[in-house]
Amino acid sequence: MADGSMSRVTIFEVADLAGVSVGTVSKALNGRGQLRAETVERVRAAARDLGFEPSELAKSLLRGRTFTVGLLTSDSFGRFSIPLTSGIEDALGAGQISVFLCDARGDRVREQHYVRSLLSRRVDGIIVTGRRTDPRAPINDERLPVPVVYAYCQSSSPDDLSLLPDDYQGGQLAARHLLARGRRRLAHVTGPVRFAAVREREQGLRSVLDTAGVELPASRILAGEWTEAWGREAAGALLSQNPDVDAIFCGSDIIARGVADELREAGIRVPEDVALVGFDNWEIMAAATRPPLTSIDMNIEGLGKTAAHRLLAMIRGDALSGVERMPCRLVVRDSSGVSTLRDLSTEHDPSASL
Amino acid sequence: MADGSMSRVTIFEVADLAGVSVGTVSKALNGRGQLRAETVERVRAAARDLGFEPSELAKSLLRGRTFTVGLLTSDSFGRFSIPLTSGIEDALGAGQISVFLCDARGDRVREQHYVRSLLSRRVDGIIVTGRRTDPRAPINDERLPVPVVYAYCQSSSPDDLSLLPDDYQGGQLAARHLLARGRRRLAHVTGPVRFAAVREREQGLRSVLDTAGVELPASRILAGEWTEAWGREAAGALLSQNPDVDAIFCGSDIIARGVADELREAGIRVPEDVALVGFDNWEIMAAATRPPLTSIDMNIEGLGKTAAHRLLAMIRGDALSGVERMPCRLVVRDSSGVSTLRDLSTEHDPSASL
DNA sequence: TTGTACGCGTTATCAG
DNA sequence: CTGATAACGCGTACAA
Repeated sequence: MADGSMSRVTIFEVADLAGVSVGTVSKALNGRGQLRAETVERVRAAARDLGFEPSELAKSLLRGRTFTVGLLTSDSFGRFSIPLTSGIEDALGAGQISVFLCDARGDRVREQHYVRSLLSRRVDGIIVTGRRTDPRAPINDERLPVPVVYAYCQSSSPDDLSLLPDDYQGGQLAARHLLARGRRRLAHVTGPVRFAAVREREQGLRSVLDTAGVELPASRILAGEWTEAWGREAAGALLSQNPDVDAIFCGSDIIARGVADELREAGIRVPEDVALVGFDNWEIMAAATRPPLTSIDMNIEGLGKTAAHRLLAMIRGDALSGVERMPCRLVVRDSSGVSTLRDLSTEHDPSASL
Repeated sequence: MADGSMSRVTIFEVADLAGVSVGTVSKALNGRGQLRAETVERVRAAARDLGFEPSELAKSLLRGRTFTVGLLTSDSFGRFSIPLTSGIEDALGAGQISVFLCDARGDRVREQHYVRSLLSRRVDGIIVTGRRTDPRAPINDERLPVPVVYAYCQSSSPDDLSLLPDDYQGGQLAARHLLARGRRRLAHVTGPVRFAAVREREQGLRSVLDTAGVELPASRILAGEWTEAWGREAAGALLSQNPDVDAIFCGSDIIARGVADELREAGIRVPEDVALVGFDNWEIMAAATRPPLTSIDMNIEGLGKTAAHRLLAMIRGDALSGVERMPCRLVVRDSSGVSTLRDLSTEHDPSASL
């Protein structure tokens, strides 16, 4: 008998049909108060027949909370936005919280517009995401009435909470893995040094090599673009200037793909002659590389989930701030060869001896 | 003097500070009624100082419209979701409409849950997106109280409105382009035939070749996976069984990438010996292919924009239904060589002579 | 020109 | 056990 033509059915109509008052309907449907079982059943039947769906709008107005949050993608949608958004939406959706999507496309004005819009919709909190980890100006000049979390981007204000992958530790993972594979003459082909991630990954790499007493001359660090073409170019340069290199850690899987292609076409075997490790663990890219690429995974979906949980904690009243780094993990495929030593790469303690 | 600590400023507090009544505040801020200029200014100043932001919740409750829509990604987030979502969000955000993001991850139960959630939030409409164009069951058993548009997916109900790329026309574009380049011995390497898109692209290709009197034996149609590995395998098979092929139209850029790699490694020159056209125009993939890949662009962002506009029309009362196909366009790069004939590929008329 | 009161849909409180 | 009523924040007729 469900009409369905309009969900504009109100609690009054349910009350009428059930022959009770609105208060009774509310109690019956929400299990509050003491009601006769027969009454509850009658109300439920009426609600079902009418296709009654309580208005979250009215509830929100009353309770002062909307159970909605804003997702402000400040820097347009990139590849990382997919797992990040998935993680956030997953963690929030399970908790019955709806997500408002806002893409500011890197425009400050648009961003401010969205912040005001979200506040006017009375969101309980805001998650800001980006596609780089470098510090950025906060979305608010003054204190906002709701908590904010920065995910995969960093607010330049230390009062804000920012969640980032641990690029330093990711670089360490790669370094330990390659050392454990018996490699000693490493090279690093990476992206533009203006990226904080580029600098931190290199530092992580270097820290492990230093501890192990393995040298890494500056001539074996090549910084360029985030492209396959750069990977090919850098690999070519390495082959001619540092032909004794036995392992290459790349700043991204895209770069690694270019490196792999160049090596293969130059007759260098991967991983026999040169072991290869990428960064990002971009499945479609890592799997298509020949041979399949060992890579560092930033677990971005997990980072999104954590961001959601942190925001919920702040909504509950917790005062969180500062930068929180989420550990990367190593995903081993064929490009880094078989183990020649015990592989310590999964240990997180930077002081772990080799 | 903006406190900013709480946006919970109501119209009453503004009225108090300005020394007027709430009705006057409303009129002053919305420009309704006849108010003394001095009063308007005083109210505006009070609102500004208090950081007053009218509650959309209260407004929505009153006016019966929320200016929100639900974006139901039924089939999880894929690569196509990025431009699609961008287009939708762009077209809607400009119209001051907020978007609720819901990812059902291909789960029917979760999808139903989200539909109910969206209705309880009183969205004005729903856009359903997917990652394949094959017909799917509608999200509703009975009539919904709000309009629904299916974007990059098709509802199996003819009463619903579905927006799809014109894969048939896309196949025609590729065929005309290759013919215009002087190629006559074409091959087609594509994805699984269970995809409607695969069948339609092939039919488009075939229709143009038939019209031109160019043969396309079944042995030159190879259907497999959406992977580079399949592209390489298929290219290898083509080289041994149909070595005289002078052009390959691929069902996706990924496949085309595999084909290009295999050809190059076999010493076949692209485009001199074999011209190559992909599908999807996935920038990062097309640009990294050697040589850069000519491809068919489905203009998914435009499709998203159109979906948003259609939904708005339906919200305004228009009754739309059926399947609407959006034209693809050709993006020429190096892999298809230079023109040898006048290039008619951009013409949309299927009956255009060669 | 400005103030008052009602209604939007729901829940909670208190009276019956 | 159930019903009436206030309250949430806003816009808008209508009254002053």
